[in-house]
Amino acid sequence: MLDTPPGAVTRRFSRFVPIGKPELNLLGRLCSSAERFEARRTVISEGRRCDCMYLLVEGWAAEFRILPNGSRQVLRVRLPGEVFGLDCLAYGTALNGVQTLTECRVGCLSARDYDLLRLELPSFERALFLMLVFERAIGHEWIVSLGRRPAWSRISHLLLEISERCAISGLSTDRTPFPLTQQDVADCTGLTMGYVNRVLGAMRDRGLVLLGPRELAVLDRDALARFAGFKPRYLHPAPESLA
Amino acid sequence: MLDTPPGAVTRRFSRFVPIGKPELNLLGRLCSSAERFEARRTVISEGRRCDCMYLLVEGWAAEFRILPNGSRQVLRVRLPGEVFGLDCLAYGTALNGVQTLTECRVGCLSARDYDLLRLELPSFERALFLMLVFERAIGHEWIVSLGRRPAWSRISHLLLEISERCAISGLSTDRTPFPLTQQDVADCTGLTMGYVNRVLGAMRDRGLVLLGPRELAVLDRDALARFAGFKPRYLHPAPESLA
DNA sequence: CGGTGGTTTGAGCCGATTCAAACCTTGTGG
DNA sequence: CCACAAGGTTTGAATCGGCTCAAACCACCG
Repeated sequence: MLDTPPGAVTRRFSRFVPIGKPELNLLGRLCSSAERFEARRTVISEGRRCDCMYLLVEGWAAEFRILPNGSRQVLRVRLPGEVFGLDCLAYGTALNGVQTLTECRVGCLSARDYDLLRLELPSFERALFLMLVFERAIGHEWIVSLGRRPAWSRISHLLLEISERCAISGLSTDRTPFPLTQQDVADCTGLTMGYVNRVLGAMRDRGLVLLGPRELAVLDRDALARFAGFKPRYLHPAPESLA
Repeated sequence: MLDTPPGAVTRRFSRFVPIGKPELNLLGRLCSSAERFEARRTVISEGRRCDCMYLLVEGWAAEFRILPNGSRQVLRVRLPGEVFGLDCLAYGTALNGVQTLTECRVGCLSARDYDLLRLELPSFERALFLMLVFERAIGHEWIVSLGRRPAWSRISHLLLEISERCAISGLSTDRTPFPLTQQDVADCTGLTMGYVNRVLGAMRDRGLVLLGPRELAVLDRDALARFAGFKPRYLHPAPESLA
């Protein structure tokens, strides 16, 4: 009944706080109670009452918002080991939807339990706090992309970010698993699927990237980074700052 | 040497954690050591080494990024009582610049002191944590605006957000102080100053808003909210969720 | 009175959108 | 093994929202 948490989960948390017995226990509990979702299923639907936070034990997911006119904006892509739905705890209702991109396993922690936990195991909230700070930097980069970068740069930047984050969390580097469809990429970058397709095509022709089915190959990382103004620093904490 | 902190500061923190003697002391200390800045001065410059976090005791500020081509993207507008530069603690260097919009008073807390403090007074980090969660919701709204809303909606949304936040933090409702220039609005919304001007002109002609010098009057809040798809819920926590 | 910082306006242009249709692939069932 | 969905990708032509750049304008301040 009590698994050891999968590598992705412990790896992620241990980037932020030291992981001892009690932390391992907690993560194990969260993981062993995880529910399974198929790909492209709704985990949280926007606006619904909800008072849990969630741990993505395995698989990829996307947080997004749907506008009245039907268009969709992805807010962030979630990789294994990440946490989501913190806003549910704070608002009591989900401000944005969450959808699986691949098959997933998702653990959940009720507001009640969370409140007990954070007193008993402060390092848990500390980890979440630091995650928030780092994820905010990613959010900033998205804002910059959406506000001030042309289509080419937006797309390059997204691909590089995801590829780098995969590398960090232990998934392979040059051939990254990539469950996003071109429509998803469009919804991340604030573009149209049609246009994304054209740009992606042009990038392929120039030997920059190759976006195969469920797989991404970054062929010329430097050129791409130049287009995008991509500097991976924001994905890497200064080790000394995490006391 | 030890002031009582100004209303804006305590009001803001007390939205998130109960404020007792020790908290009041801390905030007072932060405020009394505050440095004064004139309007339109750089407080933090992007990329510079930095290991403090800051408290905006008084005045307005903006966080932003500058791109290689010289264009600027504002990441968020800061009101009195808010905290910034948390990323400096985590990265050891500033990922984005911060600039005053009005005359300001800014208190600062070194990484050293912060680390001592958070063990001694956990409610402080708890408050920051909750602030992060709520500010993230604002960030999401910006992403949605930049990615999927047309110019009219972006501008309406920004104005309503700021007006509402002012109301919350105790500044008046229908005539909001508004130190942003049209260039600033453009840099928030990912548009051009010229275009912002046109839209603002059209809005004025239709009796929706009036953007005077350093002052904003929202004349037809409902119509504006309809354009923007503005739902202020995201600015208001569910009270029961903040135990 | 001239400066300075901010606003307004115009004409031409371009990046990205729209919408629809065709085209692949991959898995499913007959 | 073929046929047919179903989901995703590719393509085209017409259109438009928002950009560019430059110049004029305005109000406040010293």
